[in-house]
Amino acid sequence: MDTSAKQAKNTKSKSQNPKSNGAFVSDKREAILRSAIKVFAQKGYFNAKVADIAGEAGIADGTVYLYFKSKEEILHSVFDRAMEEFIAEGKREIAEIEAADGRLRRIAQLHLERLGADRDLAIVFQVELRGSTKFMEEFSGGGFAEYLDLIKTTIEEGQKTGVFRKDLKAITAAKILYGALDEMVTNWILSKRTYPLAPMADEVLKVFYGGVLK
Amino acid sequence: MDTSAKQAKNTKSKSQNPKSNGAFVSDKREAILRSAIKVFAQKGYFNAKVADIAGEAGIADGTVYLYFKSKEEILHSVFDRAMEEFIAEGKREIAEIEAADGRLRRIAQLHLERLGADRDLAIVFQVELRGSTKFMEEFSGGGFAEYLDLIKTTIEEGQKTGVFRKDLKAITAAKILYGALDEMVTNWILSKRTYPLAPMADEVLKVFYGGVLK
Amino acid sequence: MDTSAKQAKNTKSKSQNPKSNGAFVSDKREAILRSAIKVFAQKGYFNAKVADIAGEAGIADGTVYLYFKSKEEILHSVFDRAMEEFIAEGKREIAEIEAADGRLRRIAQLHLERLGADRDLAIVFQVELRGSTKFMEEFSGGGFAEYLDLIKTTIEEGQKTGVFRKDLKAITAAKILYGALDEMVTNWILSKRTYPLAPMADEVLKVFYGGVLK
Amino acid sequence: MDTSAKQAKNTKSKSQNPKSNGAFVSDKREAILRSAIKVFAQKGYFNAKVADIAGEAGIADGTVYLYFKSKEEILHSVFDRAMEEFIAEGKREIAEIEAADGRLRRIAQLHLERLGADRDLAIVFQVELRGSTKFMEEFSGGGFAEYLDLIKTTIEEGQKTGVFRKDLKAITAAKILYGALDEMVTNWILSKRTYPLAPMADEVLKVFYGGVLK
DNA sequence: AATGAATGAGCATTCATTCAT
DNA sequence: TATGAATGAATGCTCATTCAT
Repeated sequence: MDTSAKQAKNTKSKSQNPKSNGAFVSDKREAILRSAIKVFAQKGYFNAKVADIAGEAGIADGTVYLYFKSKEEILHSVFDRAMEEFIAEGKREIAEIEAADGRLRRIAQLHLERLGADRDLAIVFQVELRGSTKFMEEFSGGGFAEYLDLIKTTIEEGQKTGVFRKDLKAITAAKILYGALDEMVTNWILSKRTYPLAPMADEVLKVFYGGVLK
Repeated sequence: MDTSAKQAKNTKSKSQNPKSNGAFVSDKREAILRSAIKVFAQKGYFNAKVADIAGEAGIADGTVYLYFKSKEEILHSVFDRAMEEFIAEGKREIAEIEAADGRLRRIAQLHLERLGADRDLAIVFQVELRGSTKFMEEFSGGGFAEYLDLIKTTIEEGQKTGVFRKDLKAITAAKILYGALDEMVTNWILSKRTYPLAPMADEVLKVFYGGVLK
Repeated sequence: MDTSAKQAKNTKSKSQNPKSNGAFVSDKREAILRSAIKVFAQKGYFNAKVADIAGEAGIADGTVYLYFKSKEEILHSVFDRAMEEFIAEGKREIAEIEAADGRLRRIAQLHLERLGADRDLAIVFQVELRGSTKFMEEFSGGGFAEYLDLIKTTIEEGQKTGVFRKDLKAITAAKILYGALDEMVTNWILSKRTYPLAPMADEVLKVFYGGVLK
Repeated sequence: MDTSAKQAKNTKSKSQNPKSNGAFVSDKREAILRSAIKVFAQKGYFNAKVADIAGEAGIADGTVYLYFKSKEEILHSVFDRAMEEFIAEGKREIAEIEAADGRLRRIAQLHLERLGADRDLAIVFQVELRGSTKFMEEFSGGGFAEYLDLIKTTIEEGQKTGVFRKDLKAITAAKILYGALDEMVTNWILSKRTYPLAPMADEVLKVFYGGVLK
């Protein structure tokens, strides 16, 4: 929804209705972002050359800089856009669910469905975004904190309505759930065997909800 | 405990050190590793210069290459050494504990105690080691798999002895526990406030053992 | 006197300008040249971007190339146009003066009046035009040589009519006068204090005519 | 006389007496400076590549940065070193001369002798150092001002002792002389014919001292 | 073993110029 | 004529690694 000024100009002079033929908002910007995800996933952020991204997107090197200020900004944009959709979809979906445990289940499922559907994006999220402490810190204070908060709030609601135990710190429980899901993704990425990621959500919840003790 | 520059000078007149031949590796190799952890933690692997590491260790740039083949090998060594100790200590400690749930608790505690005691090492583990898919893959096949297996085996034992539910896949439960602990460490690293990490182990186990449902 | 941006807008509805066909060159060409002088003066030729010039002139980047073949050609045109006027005005003015010493005085005055009236142009002349040996050489063979010749010829006339000493090489004397005037301009440009440049002509001539010896 | 820290270290580890075999202070630094003068003279500062300088000096590109922080610093160093020697030699020489007019003559001769002996250096001085307003300003405030002051002071002395007219502003006269000499150098550089530059000093002084009027 | 000067491959970014509209 | 998005060649500088001493 947020489009840069440059991009806005672009679409203006191209087509009065930019969305007339499908869901596009700026061919090039979009293409660069997609290429970047692919290249970052393959080579890692530091080993990826801007020329690789441009090449993958089928444009000239310099064109990248008409849409992004720097290589780093591309990485940020990849994250920002994905995180934004991620959270928006999460909120939208859980709004339709009544019970807190059902909501949490949906969040977990969405988490794995989403990343399971785009392996490259998942790699960038799991691996590359952690490649620098600096980025992690910004990450931590940005969309990530919001996401963790969504989980925490849902747990608190469950504690109020009595579905969840009240002797647990909601924030810690939220981190545990997030960490567990995150680990599922990481393992899935690194696994040689390809298996569907989404079903792991129920496995995780079985433990998270019921515990491992008999 | 901090030896860096002074230690380097000492080794110049090396034969004074009674442990210089055999059992003891090399003061300098150790110093380089320690410096690397510090520098990698501060700047990140890719932004860290070999000269930074050498400088921190109080030796000449070229000397680094007498002990390590490349910058990458330093990172590997950091991991290998830490992981080795990590696992060895884990096995040693749990050998003395009878019940599986107690064992698992000890593992979790050790995990957080260890990383909580060396913030720089924790940063390198949580952040830098994930900076490249390639490394993660090697990681996954190496010490990490062994560590995860230690957890898995312990859970399986618990399932045999009846402490843990049998309707859970041990490997999945192991990943969940690992992921939860891992997330505690990551949050601790990124947190502005400094709080003790080790106590979080019990928080995690409270959920992992009992679940969040009422 | 400053037209730049506004003028450019005017030309959009071009046919309103009665002089648009024929005798008058082009508003836009003029605007570009003026903008170039300003930008070259501010940033220097090499650091000036064609986009800067276009922006200053209120036109699109590409439009510049409808009037000039290259960035270098703009610099040449700046020089050519100014030098042409410079010499033409010089010749016109001295034609009305009888005595050689009076003529030379007028040339010197015009030199400083002209550059003193347009600081940006002066900067381009003093500083930028010398930024490349290649340009200097072309410069030397072009308008500059003609200008120097104007001075030399005037001196020779003075030697014939007996106002000037005959034991001096006219060309050398011409260079000396030119160099002295040139230095006045350079100093004026670099000076923090702003003082009128033109009056320096008489100062220079006092020395040039009478010498410094008592 | 002023050598950088790096250079100092260099010579220390190489030879206890760096001047033992001739007048060298740091082979490499010196070689780079010499190459830079040559390359700047040929191509101009902006068109000169650091690789050109390195190639000309017979060293690797990166080595340049062991002795200079940047390409710009090389240009500054070229100027600083030359100007320093220039002024020092000027002061030394005139100290031995009694009369102000004799002193001034020696300064003028030295000016042209020096630049006439090193055409490349002369080109850099006349052409490249003026390539940027910014540099000119620094130049103006640095060695150049000192040089101009040397001339001015000498003229003032001449006015006190009665050799020079007192109705002239010394600073203006100084600029005139400098400008005249400067122009001789510029013309000499641009001239196709190669003639000795130094003798022009007397030509200039003939006019500067006696004036052109009969 | 230790040094640190020297190497040179590698790369993000800029910007003059082009060209489809 | 005018536009400005797209191009892609060009380059200063960094830094892991080597090697003569």
